Amino acid sequence: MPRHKEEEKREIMSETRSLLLQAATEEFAREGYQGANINRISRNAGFAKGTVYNYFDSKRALMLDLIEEIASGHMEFMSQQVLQKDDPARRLEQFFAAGFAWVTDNLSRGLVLFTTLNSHDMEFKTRMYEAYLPMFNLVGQDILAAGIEQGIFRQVEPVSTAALIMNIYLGTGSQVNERGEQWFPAKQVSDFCLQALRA
Amino acid sequence: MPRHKEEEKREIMSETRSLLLQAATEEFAREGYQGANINRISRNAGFAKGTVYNYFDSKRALMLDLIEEIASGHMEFMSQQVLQKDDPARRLEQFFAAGFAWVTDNLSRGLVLFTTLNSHDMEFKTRMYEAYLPMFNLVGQDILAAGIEQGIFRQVEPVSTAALIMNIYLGTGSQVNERGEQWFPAKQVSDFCLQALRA
Amino acid sequence: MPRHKEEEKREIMSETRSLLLQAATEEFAREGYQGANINRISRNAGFAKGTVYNYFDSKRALMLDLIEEIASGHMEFMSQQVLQKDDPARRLEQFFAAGFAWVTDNLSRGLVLFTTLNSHDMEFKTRMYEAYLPMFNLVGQDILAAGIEQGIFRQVEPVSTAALIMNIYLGTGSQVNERGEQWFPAKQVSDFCLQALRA
Amino acid sequence: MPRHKEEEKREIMSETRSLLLQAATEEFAREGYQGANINRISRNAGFAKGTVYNYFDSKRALMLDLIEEIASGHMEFMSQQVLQKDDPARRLEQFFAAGFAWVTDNLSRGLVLFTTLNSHDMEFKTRMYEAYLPMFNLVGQDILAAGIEQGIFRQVEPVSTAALIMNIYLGTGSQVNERGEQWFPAKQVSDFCLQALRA
DNA sequence: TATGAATGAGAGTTCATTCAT
DNA sequence: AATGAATGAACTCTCATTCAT
Repeated sequence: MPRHKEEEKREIMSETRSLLLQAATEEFAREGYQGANINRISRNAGFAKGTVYNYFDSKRALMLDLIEEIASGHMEFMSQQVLQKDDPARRLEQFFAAGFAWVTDNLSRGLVLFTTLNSHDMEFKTRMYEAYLPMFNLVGQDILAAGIEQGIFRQVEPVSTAALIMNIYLGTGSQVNERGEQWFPAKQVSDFCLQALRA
Repeated sequence: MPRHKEEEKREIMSETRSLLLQAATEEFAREGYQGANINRISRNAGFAKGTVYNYFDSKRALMLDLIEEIASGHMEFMSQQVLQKDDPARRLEQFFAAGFAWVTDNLSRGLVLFTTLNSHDMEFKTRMYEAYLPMFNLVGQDILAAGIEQGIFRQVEPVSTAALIMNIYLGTGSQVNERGEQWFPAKQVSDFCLQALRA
Repeated sequence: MPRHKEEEKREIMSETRSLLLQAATEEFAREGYQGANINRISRNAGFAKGTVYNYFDSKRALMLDLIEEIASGHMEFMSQQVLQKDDPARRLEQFFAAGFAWVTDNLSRGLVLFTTLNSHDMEFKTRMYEAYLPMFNLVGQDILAAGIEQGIFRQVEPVSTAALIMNIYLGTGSQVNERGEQWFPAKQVSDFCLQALRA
Repeated sequence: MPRHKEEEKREIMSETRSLLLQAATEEFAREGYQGANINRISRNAGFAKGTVYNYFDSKRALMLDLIEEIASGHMEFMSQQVLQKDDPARRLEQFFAAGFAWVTDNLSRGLVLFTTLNSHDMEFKTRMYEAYLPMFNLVGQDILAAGIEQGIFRQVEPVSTAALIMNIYLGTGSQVNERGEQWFPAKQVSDFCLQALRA
């Protein structure tokens, strides 16, 4: 039962830890992992230099925890938004709309996500991909397979097509300026995909 | 005749520079810009520590030169491949086929390209985008506009659609393992786009 | 009461800084600014390599702080010594006597002073000259003008003569061996100047 | 007989060597010994990087040769100028007039002289002092002793007073801006000394 | 004699991490 | 739990010097 362990984690998730993760998000987003300065994170969170090390074993451990936190928040939001709709086509539109909105509303988290997926650090990439596995199911099952079954989408291979759509989301959603404005409208991208999938 | 000797020297000069750029490509691909070690580049190219600085003013200048070299080589190859075909649909297929093949054959160059486009360094990003501007024309004019005119593609807006297709190429093409094997078959991606564009 | 603890900390901070400045004085005196080795300063002060950078932004900033520290100490000592006397002639004697004694007692500081005034670094020179401006007033007003008014000295132009006397002090005072022994006796120099000034 | 050796030197003193010394003078004047760049000297002299090493064993040897060249030229000029006059007082005036003029006309040489005398490098200082020994005789014998004997000057100790006057020359003569304009007029300084020496 | 590519020791500086308080 | 002084490995960059041509 992982339940027990998770509760322990929640308890440890003190406000200090939360402030540190917040500051870390902004630092990693602005400077990248290698360029990030641990002492600056601590000070920007309102604490002294050494405080990060009371909560995280190392810079690397802090990054790994941050990856989990970002991915789980993103995942939860996306499932909740997508499953509000019943029609698979609407779900796909909602997938892009919610996905783009999340980036705009979570700009620093988004930057950490996108650059981690393009980083050279296999441990970070792997951790991020693992955390996003449920989203493959969301797209593959709850959108694509459902749409194919209902005859709305043509007979595409759900798994690899889900990967392609995820990839298109991550690629287009990352094109965002420092004020959170997207370069691609969500509608343009979802329409493109809907055209490609229409029966 | 000093002409002979001078040319020989120029060639040796060029060869050293070329070896350094080659080593730099691999280093930047493996470690990223920040993680790259200038002395290691020099040694991996077969020279002593300081030799890079006989050819490049700084780590940053080396990276900027490398960006130009990668982009121009990639651009040239892509134009040449795409324009071999006459039919716009075949050109789009060729665009992805050649693009994916280039990544496989230029693995380190590809990694530098993809991570630069996702980096936090505006100077690098800008330089890379500028170098890739001709590719927007290639996709927008020689593929999309041509296809629309011939009634093969539906009436999409060529500029933003070109950007979207470029984005899809860069997103999918970057999914490649360390042996150069693509996660997405080029055909799957070009078919997806052709479906989305069909009249 | 955190007051107590904070003051202790401040003191420790000050002591480290003071030790670093002390070591820097000796290093700059022995090697000159360019030849000085920042890591050696740190180690000679009893700390590890990087510790200087906890207290000074750069080698240059350290030098600038040192210039201020040396000049202000020297200035304070000279004013206090010279103004102990009332007679302008005695003040001039005291000026050289105290000035030479300060060099002997502050050998490294003196070397930094003299070589900075002869360096090629305009920022250092300017900073040093600015810090020594009050000494021009001391010589020009409290010694020369006072002596002319009292009829002890002939009618020389006080400003340029003050500059000349300052210059003679800096030139002769810098002739000192590594044990602090002056090549010129202070008395010889002050007598020379008194002869030149006598009415 | 050193005559033989000197002739050899003259022969070796090719135009290339002379051009290198000229460029070295300007480089050492502008940057100081430590800041000087050997390759820049070579290029500014119109040669390639390594050429200095065909004429001088090392940077240090180049500096030592330059010291000799500067001092001998300066010495020769000063003797010739001073001994044009017969009256000791006129000789002292001429000493400062010619000395200041030499600095103005040999700005870079002057800067090298002054900074070498204030450097931390005992080998350089010693070499410079040795080269200037004849000037002590010039001042001590041909000016001071002559003047004392003729009753023009009071009975000062010639050796240490010569040192003092030399020191005053070096101190005041070094106060010169980058266009060669002196901060002290030669007449002011020689008048000050003449007042101090008058019987 | 002149060249200039190559060398590699050494310097200033950064910063993740430790630990005594 | 929080602090921040201290550490020292690691990195970029400089440049005196060598040497094959």
